[in-house]
Amino acid sequence: MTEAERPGQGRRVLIVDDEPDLRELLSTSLSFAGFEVAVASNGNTALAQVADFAPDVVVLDVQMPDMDGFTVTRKVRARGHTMPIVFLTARDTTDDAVAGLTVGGDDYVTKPFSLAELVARIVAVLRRSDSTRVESPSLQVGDLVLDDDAHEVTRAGKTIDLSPTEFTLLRFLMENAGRVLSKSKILDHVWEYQWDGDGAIVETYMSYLRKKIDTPFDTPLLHTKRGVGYMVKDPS
Amino acid sequence: MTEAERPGQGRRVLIVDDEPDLRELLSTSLSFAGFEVAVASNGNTALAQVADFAPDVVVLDVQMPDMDGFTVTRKVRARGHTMPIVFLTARDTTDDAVAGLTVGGDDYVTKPFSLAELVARIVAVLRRSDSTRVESPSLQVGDLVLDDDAHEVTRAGKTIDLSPTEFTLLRFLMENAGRVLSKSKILDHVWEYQWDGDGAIVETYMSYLRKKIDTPFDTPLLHTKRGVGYMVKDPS
DNA sequence: GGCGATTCTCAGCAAACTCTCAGGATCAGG
DNA sequence: CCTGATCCTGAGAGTTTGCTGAGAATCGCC
Repeated sequence: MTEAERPGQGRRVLIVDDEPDLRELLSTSLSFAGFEVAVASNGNTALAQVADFAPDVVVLDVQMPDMDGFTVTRKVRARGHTMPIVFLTARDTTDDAVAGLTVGGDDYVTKPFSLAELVARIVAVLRRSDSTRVESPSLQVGDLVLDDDAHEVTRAGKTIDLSPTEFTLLRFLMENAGRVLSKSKILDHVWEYQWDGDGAIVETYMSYLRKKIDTPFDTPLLHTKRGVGYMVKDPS
Repeated sequence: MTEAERPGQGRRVLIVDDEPDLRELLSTSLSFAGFEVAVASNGNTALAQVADFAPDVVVLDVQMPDMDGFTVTRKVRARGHTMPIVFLTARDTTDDAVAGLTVGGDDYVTKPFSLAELVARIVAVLRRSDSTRVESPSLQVGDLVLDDDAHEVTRAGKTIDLSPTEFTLLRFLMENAGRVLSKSKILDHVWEYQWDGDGAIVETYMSYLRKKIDTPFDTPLLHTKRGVGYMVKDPS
């Protein structure tokens, strides 16, 4: 397996959340992304795990019954741990509350989020926190280039404007270039978890992407495998 | 027997289903595919078997009377087991019930399915869950190459477009290259189980395949053994 | 508040796909 | 060479799948 397919290869992540279902979802998908995973269901366990497991990054739900994310963060920092933290916040969390959280290399994601987006954020804070790990932040398929840091896509040198969803979808396809992805797999990764729509939305967005990425150029990069799914593929 | 002919060689699979007939069918055909097989008819037995038998992969029916597949999955994961799971779902299952099944290394197959398709999915999740097992994902017979990831077939470097059924049929033939397969055996593996049509459909699809794979080229790879069945064979 | 961008649903259309059938070709055995 | 069995293949009906434009609802930003 290549690096792009297992973006968390060799990295340790601690998941802190009181909801069993969400913990389970994150654990499964981050494991598969190549991370070594530990979980904690409350603040005290989290503090113990930070010391024992020595994670490279923490995913922390800020709304927990016994000890909120602010308190956990303060205690973690007070003990001298400096690893980045990705906070999970409710959509209605106020801006200044979030601003107070995300100092330094930290980041946050609002619930409900898409798995592809969360993994991308985790990988991003890891890259920023570790200057020794100079890893190309851009994906490339043929003459199509996606730069994650700049959040920019170009084809044949020409900048292409994408909406947030289009960008996440394209990144997921490019991370899996040369492999067919079913509509349900795309839904599960690119759309918010527990999304209850059907695959029609994926068809619509593939149509949007094609109009921007394939139609203005000679060689199509996006391919439909009827009855199976979609794929981006290097033409050579 | 070669690796390609026994795709499950040395791997352990646990089958969890409450329907005795389906359990029997799966047990038989996965054994034949080279898997070591254990079965369970309900959730509790399944949990015990996961611990005792230590399967590399689980095939799990999501609709069971005592404990549904999601509950079984949660309990399995809660105990720290990370092996991939292939879920069996009814075709009319609402989309939100299926949502989230394809995160991580898991996959799902809708009932009724074809055995060849199920085995292919099982092999695929196993390959992706185990990065140490660097195994070629493509089958090759002469200059004919079938790439399972890209769901793509080429002959002499030229891409050949196949429908889903044509693809499954060709893969089944190529997995058994050099061996004659009877029409009824092909029906049993490539078409949905309990298919009630006769072998005429196989003749039709062999004709489709020939038109795409043999007719445009010099050397025929698909051969008819009159009164016995069909075979694909390396010309050399 | 207003306006454009974005997200999502939906329905009509086009194309692909599956399967049946029947006439014709081919083969094996006598 | 005859004959029945087997297989091949083209035509076509019925179904499924995917594409796309239109429009409603929402979001974000001035």
